[in-house]
Amino acid sequence: MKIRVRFAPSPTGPLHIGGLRTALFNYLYAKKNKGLFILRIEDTDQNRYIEGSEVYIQESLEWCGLLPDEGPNNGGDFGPYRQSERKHLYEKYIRILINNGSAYYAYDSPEELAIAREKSTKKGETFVYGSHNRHLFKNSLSKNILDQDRIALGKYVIRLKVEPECEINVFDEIRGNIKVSSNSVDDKILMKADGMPTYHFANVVDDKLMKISTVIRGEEWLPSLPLHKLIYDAFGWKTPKFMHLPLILKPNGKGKLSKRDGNKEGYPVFPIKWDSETKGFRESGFLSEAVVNYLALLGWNNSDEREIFSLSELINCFDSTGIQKGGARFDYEKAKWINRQYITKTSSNDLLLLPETQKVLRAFDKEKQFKILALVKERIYTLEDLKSEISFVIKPFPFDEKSVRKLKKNNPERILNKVIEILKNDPELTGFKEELLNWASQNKINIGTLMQSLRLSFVGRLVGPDVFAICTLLGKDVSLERVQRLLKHLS
RNA sequence: GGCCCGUUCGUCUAUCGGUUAGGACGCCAGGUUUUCAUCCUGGAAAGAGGGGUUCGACUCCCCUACGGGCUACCA
Repeated sequence: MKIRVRFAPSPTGPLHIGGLRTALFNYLYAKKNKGLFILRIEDTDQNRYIEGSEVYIQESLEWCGLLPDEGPNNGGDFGPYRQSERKHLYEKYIRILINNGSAYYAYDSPEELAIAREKSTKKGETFVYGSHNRHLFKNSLSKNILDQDRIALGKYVIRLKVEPECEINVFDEIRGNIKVSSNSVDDKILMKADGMPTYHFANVVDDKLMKISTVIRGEEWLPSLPLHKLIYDAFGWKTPKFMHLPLILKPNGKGKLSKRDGNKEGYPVFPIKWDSETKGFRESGFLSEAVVNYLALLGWNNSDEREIFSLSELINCFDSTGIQKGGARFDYEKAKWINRQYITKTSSNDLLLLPETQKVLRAFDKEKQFKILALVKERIYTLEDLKSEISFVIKPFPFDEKSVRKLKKNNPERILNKVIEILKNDPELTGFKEELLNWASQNKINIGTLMQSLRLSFVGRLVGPDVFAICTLLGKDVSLERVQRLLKHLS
């Protein structure tokens, strides 16, 4: 059987990295098995629909190189790929369940249900709308209340009729067999009063119609797997395979990683920018390959001690048996470390093509951009670090006074004057390093003092890239100016 | 509360009954680079607890604890 998997997000806002990872695992599983990766937009909740979400999802997937083989943008033989455009199909299929007695009409208002639910919670019970109490509610199975008028008005929902006292056996590829009693499963709503299907119903129908072979989704769906099994059974359909991915948890504290965590703690939780409040990994200076790499390793491994995998390497060695069972805490430090590996191995030319790099370097001409980047690219974790790392090129830091005081004891004036002399006579800076070091050794000048004097002049502090490389980069005039500036500051 | 899932260094993980429990991030120390970073070497750091099964359990089973998810006419 052809492997077909789907990523099925809801357009209710920006996709966060948990969702992106679900997409990634779907993609890897599909490509590993020479199958197809399908994008389906689950927009059945009109109230939660947020404009722009679908475009955001597409862009995020594109950025990461996870291109769908079928989807709303590129079509396919099983469309439409937006659930809102598949209404007629759900209407057709719900008929089948009504007719074979697996589903029934219910007329309870949301308010009535809320009251019933509240009553149960007060008693310390979980409210279940099911075989034991459905006769107490307004539905087509409680013979005493049958309201044809409401059907005519369209004010009804359709519920699944769950038989009591059944053992439901489901199988998760990661966790194995799971047994649940049907008594703990509700008569879930399949069709809402607005004529739209609920997730559970649309999901089953679409996965069947789209010939999905394997459902790979987040662990939050595991509790509804028995319900889904019941729906497949009601149709007499064979279920696809299921894999429930462990969740991504907060770095510290309780619960799963949430959209809010990022803003609060200062790390991104979205692939790309959504609005001014929520920037993405991309805008934070991450390379998409690094994000993909990190996400793949969060909850999956291949008994391999490598840490760096390209997307094609991941496809190659992906094996679903390596998916972890427990949730994984998000670790921003590790994500940054992986990003650094990618920045280091990506050529300066390629890095310069990125808007995030250009944002920092656009003030310089092409040649200088290349030189600056080459000088600092192995010193940064994200492209965002570039800004602070190269700021001294434009303007040196204010002198670090502690370092200045320390240096002052070692008579730096003589060195600085010599540097000025050499710089003035060597406009091309061809022999600057050699001449200066020769002079130093002949005159028994401490090289530490020499280097510190230069660094302090050029950068303003005692940290930074190689001093002679900086000097070449700055050029004779600027270098001279900065040395004179320190000399003046010392006097 | 109920139902389901899970639990190896601080974090991500290897181990699929017999290992000095391995690697990576982070942390600490030393070395290279006369700075910092990189890089190299070394170090501290883990089987939640209790019962079984077994010649032998991190590994299999049970209980407890803890963690997570679900419990909507949301997905």
